[in-house]
Amino acid sequence: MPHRLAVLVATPAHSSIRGPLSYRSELPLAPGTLVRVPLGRREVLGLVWERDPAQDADRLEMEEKPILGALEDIPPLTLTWRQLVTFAANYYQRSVGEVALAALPPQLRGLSALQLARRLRRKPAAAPQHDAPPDVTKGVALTPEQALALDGIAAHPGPFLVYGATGSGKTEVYLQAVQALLAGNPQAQALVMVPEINLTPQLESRFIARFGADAVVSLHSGMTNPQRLKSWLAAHTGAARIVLGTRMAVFASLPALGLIVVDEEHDPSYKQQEGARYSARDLAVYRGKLEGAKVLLGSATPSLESWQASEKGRYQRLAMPSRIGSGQLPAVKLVDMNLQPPKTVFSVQLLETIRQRLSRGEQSLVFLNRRGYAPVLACNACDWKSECPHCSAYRVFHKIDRTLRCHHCGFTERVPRACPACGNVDIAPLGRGTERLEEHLAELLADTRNAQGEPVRIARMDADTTRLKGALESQLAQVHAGAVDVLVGTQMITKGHDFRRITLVAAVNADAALFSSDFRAPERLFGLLMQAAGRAGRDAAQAGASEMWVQTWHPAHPLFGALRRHDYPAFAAQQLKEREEAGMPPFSFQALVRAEARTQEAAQAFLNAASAAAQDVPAHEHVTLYPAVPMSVQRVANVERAQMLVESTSRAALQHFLTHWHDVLHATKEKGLIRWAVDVDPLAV
DNA sequence: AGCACGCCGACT
DNA sequence: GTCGGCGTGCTC
Repeated sequence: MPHRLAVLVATPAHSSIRGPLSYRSELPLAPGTLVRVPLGRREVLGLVWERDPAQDADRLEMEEKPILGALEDIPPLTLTWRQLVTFAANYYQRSVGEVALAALPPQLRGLSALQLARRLRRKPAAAPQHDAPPDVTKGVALTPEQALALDGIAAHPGPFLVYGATGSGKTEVYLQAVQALLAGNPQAQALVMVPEINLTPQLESRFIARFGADAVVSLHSGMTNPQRLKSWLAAHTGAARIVLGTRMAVFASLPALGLIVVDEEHDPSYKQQEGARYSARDLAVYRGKLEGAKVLLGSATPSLESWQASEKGRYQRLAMPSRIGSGQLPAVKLVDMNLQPPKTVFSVQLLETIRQRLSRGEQSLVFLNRRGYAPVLACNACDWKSECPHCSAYRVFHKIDRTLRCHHCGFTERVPRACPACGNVDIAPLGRGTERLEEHLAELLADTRNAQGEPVRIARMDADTTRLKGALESQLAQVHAGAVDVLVGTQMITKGHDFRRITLVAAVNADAALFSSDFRAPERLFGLLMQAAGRAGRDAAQAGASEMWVQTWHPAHPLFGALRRHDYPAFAAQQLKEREEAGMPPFSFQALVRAEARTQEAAQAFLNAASAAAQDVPAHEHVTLYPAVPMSVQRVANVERAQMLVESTSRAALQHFLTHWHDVLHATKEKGLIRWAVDVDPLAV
C-alpha cells in the first residue's frame, strides 16, 4: 500500500514553495532518509521530513509523484539534526528545504543511488600508515589555569566561555576536553570550529598528532566536492570522531556529538553573509542544548554578547589570564599624532624603534587595520576619481596588473593613461594601501642597515600577495626563517600565526573605528589590537623587550586606556554600559530587511509598504520599525539597494513578529523589485 | 535555483 | 523567414 511522505527539496527563499512537498512511496521511509524525487522536469535530491503529512487543502486534486529511489546506504539524518535545521530555518527566516539541503555536501545532489552505492562500497583506500603514531595516552603537563578550566568543564553542564589570553594555551584545553570525551565514550564525537580556512591546517596537524589521522576530518569550503563528501560521510557514519571546520561545519551530521568547540568565538566570520544568514556560534550553543553536548566558546576578547552571558551566569566563564612560559604581554605605547608634523605616516619615535629592532636582529610587524581600505585613483587636475560605472563605489587601484577593479561587482579595466574626464596625465593613487605603506617605509629605511649590515628586508602580506595557492604558507615560512626584517600587512597578519622573533607590533592607523557609525567597530578594534599585541614576544626570552605601538589622534580614548592595561573586562564593562544606555545589542535584538530593485525608489517603496502593513501583524507593538534607508553601498552591479532596521527588546517578540510578517513581505509587490531578504542578528547595521 | 514558455532583433 | 535575447512563472 502506498505511503505519502513530506519531502524537503532545495527551494530558494523566493520560490512560492514554503514547506515540504508530498510524494508517494511504496515503502514507509523513515524521516531523515535521503531520496531522489522528480521536481518539474528535473530529478533532485530530497530529504524525507515526515511520514504521512496532513494533506494540503488546496492541493487535493494534484497528483502526487512517486519517489524515484532512496539512498539506502546512507543512514537517515537524526532527529536532533532535523531539529537543528528546523530551528535555524525558523530563526533566520528561510525555508527548511533551503537550510537542510544547503547543509548537505553538494556532491550528494548530483549522485544517483547507484553511483553512491559504488562510492560507499569502495574500500577506504588502504589506510596510509602515518609517520608518527598518535600519542593519545601521552599526558601533556598542564598549567594550573588549564587544569582548573578542564575541571570546570568536567563539573558543569556549560555552555562555557573559555576566556584565555593569547598564548594561554586554549588549544591544549580543547585537545584535552576532546580527549576526555573520547576516552569516556567509545562512540562520542566532537566538533571543533575555527573562523577561517587559513586556520584549519595548523589545528588539523595538532589534532592528528594527538588523535591520529583516521579520527579527524575537516569540513570547509576550501575543499573539493569529493573531499567534502568523504569527510561528511565519515562523520555521518561515526567513523570520524572529530570534525574540524569553519562555520558550515555546525550543520555536520554527527550522530554521537558530545562536545562542540568554537575557537575565537568573537570572530565575525562565524556569521554567514549570504543565503541563510546564520550565526554558527549561536547555532553551536543551541545545538549543544539539543544534543546534550558541552559547548566551549573560546576567545581572548569575547564578543560582548558572550561576555554579557558569562556575566549573567548563562555561560560558565573559565578564565586563563596567564601566558605560558611566563612571556608577558607587550607594553603598549601610544603615539599622539597631534604632535607630529602634518601628513606623517610613520612617527619619528616609531621609526626609531623599528631601527632599534633592526640593529638587534629582531623582527617588526606593521599593520594597517582599516578594514577594506584600498587606494582609489584620482586626477590631480580635476575632481575625477575611479568610480565604478555600475556601483556607487570607487574602483581600487591594483598595482600588480595595473588595473582598476571594483570590489563589489568585479568590473575591471586597465588603468587609463590619462584622466578620462579632463585628459590630464597626472593621475595617482589617493590614500595608502599596504602597498604604498610598504613603499613609503622602504624609502624611510633606505639608509638603514639590519644587524647583518645588509639593506632592510621588507615584506608585504595582504589579500593581493597571498591570493595564489601556497603563497600564504611560503610567505609565513620566509618570516619564520628570518628572511624578513619588517613585515607590512593588513589585519590578516595578526591572526593565529606564531611569530617567535617579532618583538615589535605597530598599528599605524587605528582611529577609523573609534568614531565609526557601526556600533561594533570599537569592539572589533579592541579585539584586533589585543590579538596583534599577542603576536609580539611569544618567545619568553624576548618578551620583556616586546612592544605594541599604536599611532592615534585620540590617545585619551578609554579604549586605549584599557588596551594599555590589557584589561578586556574593563573595556567590556565600559562598552556594555554604553550599549545599555543606547538600547543596543545585547540589550536589544535586531533584524534587517534588505531590498534590491531597479531603482532606489522601488526598493524603498517595497520596504515602506511592508512597514505599513506591519500594523496588522501580531507582536508589532513590541517591535520598532525604522524608516527605509539606502544601504551604505547603495548600488551594486546596477542594482539599487535599501534596508530597514527592525528592533525589539525581546528576542521572542522579534521572532514572533518576523514569522508572521514574512507572509506580508511575500505578498508585497513592487514594480521593479528584484529580491529581498531578512538578516536576523545582523553584524553591521 | 533550474527550466520552461513567451514575445522582439540580426543572420544561415 | 528562423535563432536567440532574458523577462515572468512554476515546481508535490
